[in-house]
Amino acid sequence: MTQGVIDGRRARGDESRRIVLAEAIDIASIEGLDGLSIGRLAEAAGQSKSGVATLFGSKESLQLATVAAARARFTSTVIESARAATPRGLSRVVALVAAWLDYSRGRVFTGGCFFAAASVEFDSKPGPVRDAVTDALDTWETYLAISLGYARPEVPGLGDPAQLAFEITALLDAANTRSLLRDTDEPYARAAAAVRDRLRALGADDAVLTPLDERATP
Amino acid sequence: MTQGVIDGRRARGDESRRIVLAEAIDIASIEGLDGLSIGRLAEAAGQSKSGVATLFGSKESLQLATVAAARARFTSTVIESARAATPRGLSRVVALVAAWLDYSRGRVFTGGCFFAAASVEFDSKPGPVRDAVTDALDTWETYLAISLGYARPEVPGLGDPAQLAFEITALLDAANTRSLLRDTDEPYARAAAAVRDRLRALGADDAVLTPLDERATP
DNA sequence: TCGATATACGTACGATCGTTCGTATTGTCT
DNA sequence: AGACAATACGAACGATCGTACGTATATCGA
Repeated sequence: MTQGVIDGRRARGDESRRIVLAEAIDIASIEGLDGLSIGRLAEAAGQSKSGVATLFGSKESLQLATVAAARARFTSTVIESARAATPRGLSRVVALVAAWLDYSRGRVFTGGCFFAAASVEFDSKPGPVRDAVTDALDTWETYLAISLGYARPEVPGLGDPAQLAFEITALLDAANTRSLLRDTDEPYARAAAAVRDRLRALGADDAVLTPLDERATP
Repeated sequence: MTQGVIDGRRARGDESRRIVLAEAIDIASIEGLDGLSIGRLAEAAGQSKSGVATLFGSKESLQLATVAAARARFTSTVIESARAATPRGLSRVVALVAAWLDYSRGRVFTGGCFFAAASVEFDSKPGPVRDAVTDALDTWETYLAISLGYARPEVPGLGDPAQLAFEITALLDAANTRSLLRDTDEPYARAAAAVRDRLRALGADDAVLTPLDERATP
């Protein structure tokens, strides 16, 4: 998880980093990766400020480690759980969208989707942090597009999977932000309905879309 | 524009505020409304730090004035220009979407759409600033929904205008962020194509959709 | 066993933050 | 004309920022 930050670690340090990063991703999902300060993070993790600084070397390294930790949590929460529960094809696409909606609505990160926040914060700030965030988003969107490709036999009207993946992630991100802004679950229902209707219009079988039906009318 | 910040101002102070806010909205679109510091803003505007502080009273008041200034620029750039150029109906909806895409791609704010950045930055930070940002977004999304309602005769398949407005703004915001992240115009073409195809599927006339066609294949 | 390495801490550095105070200047209202 | 309010500035406040240094402790490899 923190591999590559400095190099081979002792077990004690890895455990400390794990504890600190668990706090860091929640703070950063609210305050942003720049708003995440070493002093405040140390206080939240019950360690000294200089101790946290030593563990990560620099603020940028801390930010990169935080992105990596958030990525691991996202991958296991959304991607791996959907992949484990469904075979390739439309059902997995539906499971991915449903898992993402649950991940955001369930506030797996206190401040909503970590990457929705980080990508907007760093989209105009070139550097290693932006690259790491972009890479994580690319991986997610590409995985969704590939999963859509596998679903092609069940979605006869499917054109470019990358185009549809763009549209779906756009709807998911919008649901996340609007839900946080207005403190309501309604945007999740709108996003679920939009994805469901879109897939249905492309010829998908209604029965496979039921997980989205449930989330479209909560 | 800065009305309500403190109260009745002299002409000289209003001019100073105007100059400072012109810098503030560009800085905030990159660094965020929290990353916008009074000292740096004063330097960019060629004034003293204490002078800027006096003009706005507090950082939060400065943030609120910055939101108001950005809102005015957005309204004149997107809403008023589309409203002036088109009558009620589908053509105005198309003009609004096209104007928004041009507004984002043309970097009317240096760091891309100001409100896309501010809404994500403050979606987990309750307070007057979040309320001001939410109010601006509500106004925009409501105006788009109402405009869609006027277009109903030309879009026979139209269901809930608010639902379609949610989907369209989701696509626009996604195009903005992804374009900034990857430094490419491709996301604008994806968003334009998505809106065009969506309206076409609902029965809109192809001829009215040509402004989106142009932006879908740049 | 012994040197090397990685934690952790306290402390301190210069820089910048938002804010306040005093003061001079300018403009407006009675 | 005179009282008042709004600019604009320099200076300074305490607080916090990221970082660096010294030091003690614990762990690992040679």
